[in-house]
Amino acid sequence: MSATSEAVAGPGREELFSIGAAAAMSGVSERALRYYQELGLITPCARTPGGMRRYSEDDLARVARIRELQTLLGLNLDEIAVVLRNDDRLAEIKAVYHDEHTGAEERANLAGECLVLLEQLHTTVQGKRAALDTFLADLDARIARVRAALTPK
Amino acid sequence: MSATSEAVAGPGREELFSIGAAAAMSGVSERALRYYQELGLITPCARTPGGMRRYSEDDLARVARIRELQTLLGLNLDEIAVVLRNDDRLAEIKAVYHDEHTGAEERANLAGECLVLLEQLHTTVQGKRAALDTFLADLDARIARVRAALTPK
DNA sequence: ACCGCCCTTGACGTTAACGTCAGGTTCGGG
DNA sequence: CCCGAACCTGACGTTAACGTCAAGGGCGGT
Repeated sequence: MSATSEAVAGPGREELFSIGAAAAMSGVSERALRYYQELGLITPCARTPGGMRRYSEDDLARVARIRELQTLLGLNLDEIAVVLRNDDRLAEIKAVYHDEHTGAEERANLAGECLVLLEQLHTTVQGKRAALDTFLADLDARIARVRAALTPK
Repeated sequence: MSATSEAVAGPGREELFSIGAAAAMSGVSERALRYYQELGLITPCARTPGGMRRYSEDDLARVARIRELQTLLGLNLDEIAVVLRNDDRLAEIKAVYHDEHTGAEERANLAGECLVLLEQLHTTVQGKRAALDTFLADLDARIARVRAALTPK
């Protein structure tokens, strides 16, 4: 009756990828994926009985996150590890927060912790953005001057 | 009559710095300064008769530029070399442009070349800024949601 | 059952951007 | 003139982030 060999209930039909596919999709090398794992940045959500890595969509998103933090913020992998740990903590908080038997007071505490973590990251990014804006403004000014020189009248 | 040992005419009293002073002022190591020179990124504006490097304010500004391109844009030193060559070309153009006997047509050409160089850099920076803005917007959204959860009524 | 391809771990190699050390030289204050 | 601090030029070491290669093991199609 089922097109797949799986018979588990629910609409969550999660497709898993080999390391080769994951590397191709995320745009990093297989070696990089294994290296990230060595550093504890990602762990493939599963392994085949034979021991081969299987990556989920969430895993791929995490890899994308790593690349983003690398290229956009210029963080090294150790710093990225910290950010990812915060991400994980945030997800954990989210789960507990929405749990039935979580008191109102505890919810406030959890949300407060979230704010700390998020605003911490926000601050560093904000700083980077400000510096970049200054840089860009200077560049714009120079361009404007040259433009003015080109069309004086 | 002069407070300094120099008697050259003009208001341009340029102070020069040893590599130790230059390193301290620019916040990079002496080794880095020598390394940048190996790669042709900077050349101290002068040497003492004995062969010791002397850095001018302009040299320091160039070092600051290097650091900015490194930390802000994440460029490697080879890419920075390209940007610096463009900077030099722009300065050269500026000099020729303001020269007495430079024709109007040639001035237009020079200004045109400036625009190409500047806008090229502008594009890459703009892209970076856009990506960073997206990142920051997502972060802001998350923060806003948590804030809303904290003060529902 | 077999074959070819993809995957595994382990180990060593590579590149960029410096750090560090050795052995000699220069500078400036007394 | 002398001395200690700072500087010079090699040359080799270091770290991060992978690349690459070797020797085996799993996996899917026939």
